[in-house]
Amino acid sequence: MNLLNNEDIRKKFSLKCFYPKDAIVYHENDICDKIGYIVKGELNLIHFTSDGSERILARLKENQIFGDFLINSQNNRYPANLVSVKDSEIVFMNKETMNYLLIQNYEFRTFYLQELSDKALNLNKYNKILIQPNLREKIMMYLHQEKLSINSKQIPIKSKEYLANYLNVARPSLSRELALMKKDGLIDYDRDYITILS
Amino acid sequence: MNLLNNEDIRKKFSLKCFYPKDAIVYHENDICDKIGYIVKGELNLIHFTSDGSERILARLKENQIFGDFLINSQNNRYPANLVSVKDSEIVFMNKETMNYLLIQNYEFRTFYLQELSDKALNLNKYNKILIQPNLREKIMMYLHQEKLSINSKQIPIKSKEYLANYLNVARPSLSRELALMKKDGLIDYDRDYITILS
DNA sequence: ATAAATATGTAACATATGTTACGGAGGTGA
DNA sequence: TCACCTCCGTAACATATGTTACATATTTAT
Repeated sequence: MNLLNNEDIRKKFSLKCFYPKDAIVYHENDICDKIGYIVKGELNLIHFTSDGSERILARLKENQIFGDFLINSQNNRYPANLVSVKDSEIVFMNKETMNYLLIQNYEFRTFYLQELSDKALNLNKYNKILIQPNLREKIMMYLHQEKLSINSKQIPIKSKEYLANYLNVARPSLSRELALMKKDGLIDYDRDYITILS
Repeated sequence: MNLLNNEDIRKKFSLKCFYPKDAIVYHENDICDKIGYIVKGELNLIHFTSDGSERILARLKENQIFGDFLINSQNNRYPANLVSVKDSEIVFMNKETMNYLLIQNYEFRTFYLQELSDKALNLNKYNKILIQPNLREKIMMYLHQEKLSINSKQIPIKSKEYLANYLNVARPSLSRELALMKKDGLIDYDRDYITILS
C-alpha cells in the first residue's frame, strides 16, 4: 500500500529529502521528533559491533514508515544507525501532524497501527529464533515460521550467506548443520530452496 | 498509570476474567480479537522448547495491555503461550470499541501508542543483546543499556541466575565470564550489583 | 566468450559455551 | 542454633560453533 496515493496524507508530509547510498539518515542516539516514509529506496537499522562488523536490526523498504516506535515512546532516541543502503527518497511529518492524521484519517490510522504491529511481531519472531539454544533449533524455528508464512514446506532462500547472517551464525557453521540435517532426513536443500521433510 | 481510573475507559472494558496461577490465558496460535488489560497479577509470554524447558519472551505486569500487537496485524495469532504466573484479574475490550476509544479518547490513545512503542523498543533492546557475537559483548551490551536507563554505573541485579536466563546463557558460563571480566578490570561485582569500571 | 567477482561446500583446527558435579555462602523458618 | 533451601563460584570435561583456508560452482561484467 502506498500512503501517498491519498491526497490528504501526501500533503501532510511536508519535508522531502534525498539520501545517497550509504548515507546515515539518523545516528545512534539521535532524537526522533518526526516520522519518515520511504518513497523510494531502502533503509537498514544497523548496529556496529566493537570489532567493526555490522549487524542488521531491521530492513525498511519502500512504502514503509520509520520513527513510529520512537516518537510516542518514553525513550525517543534511535537505538542504532539508520543507513540508506540505496539512493533513497524520504518524506517526513512532525508529531503533531501525525497525531492529527491518526484521529482524522482512517486510512492513515489503519496503516500506522498495522505497521507498528507488524514490525513488533517481526521483532518477536526474530527473538524466537535467536533464543533457540542451538543452531539446529534456530534453523528449524526459521523454517517453521516461513512455512506458516508462505504455507509451503519449500522455503525459498536468498542465499546461504544471507540466511547465515540473519540467523546470526557463521556461514560454514550453517553449511555444516544443513548438511547434518539433510543426512538426518529432516530437510533437503539446494542453492535456492530448503525443503522441510519431517 | 492506571487506565481504569478514567471512567469512560473503564466502562468500555466490558469483560472481566480471573485466572489462577499457571492458567493459560491464550495458547500459541490462538486468534486475538480483543485486547486485555491486567488489573491485577502478572502474565508471561512463554515459548516451550522441544526439550521441555521454557523461555520467557515477555513479562506483562499490572496496568499493562496485551493483544495490542496482534489485533491490528495481518497475522493475529498468538506467537506463544500467554500464562498467568500469579492469580490475575484481566479485563477485555473488543476491537471496535478499541478503535472508537483510539479516536475519541486522548488518554487512551496516548496510553495505547506508548505501550505499543515501549514494548517494541524493549524487543529491540533485547535483540541487540542477543545478536552480540559472544557472551562478553552480551554482558557489556546489557550493562550499557542498564547504565543508560538508570543513569548509574552500578547496575543492580536480581540474581546471577536470573541474569543468565535473560542473557540466554548457562549460569556457570555467566559466572566464568564475569570472573574473567573482573580479572580484566572491566567490571566489579558482588551478589547484588555489577559495577562498570571502564 | 572470457575474466572477475561472488557464493558454496568442506575440512582441520581453535575457541567459546554448555554440562555436570560439588562445596561453600547466605538467608529463612522451626 | 540448627536444618534446610537457594544462590553462587569453580573445575573438569563434552560439545557446539567460529575461524581460516581452499577448491568448485555460479553469476556478473566486460
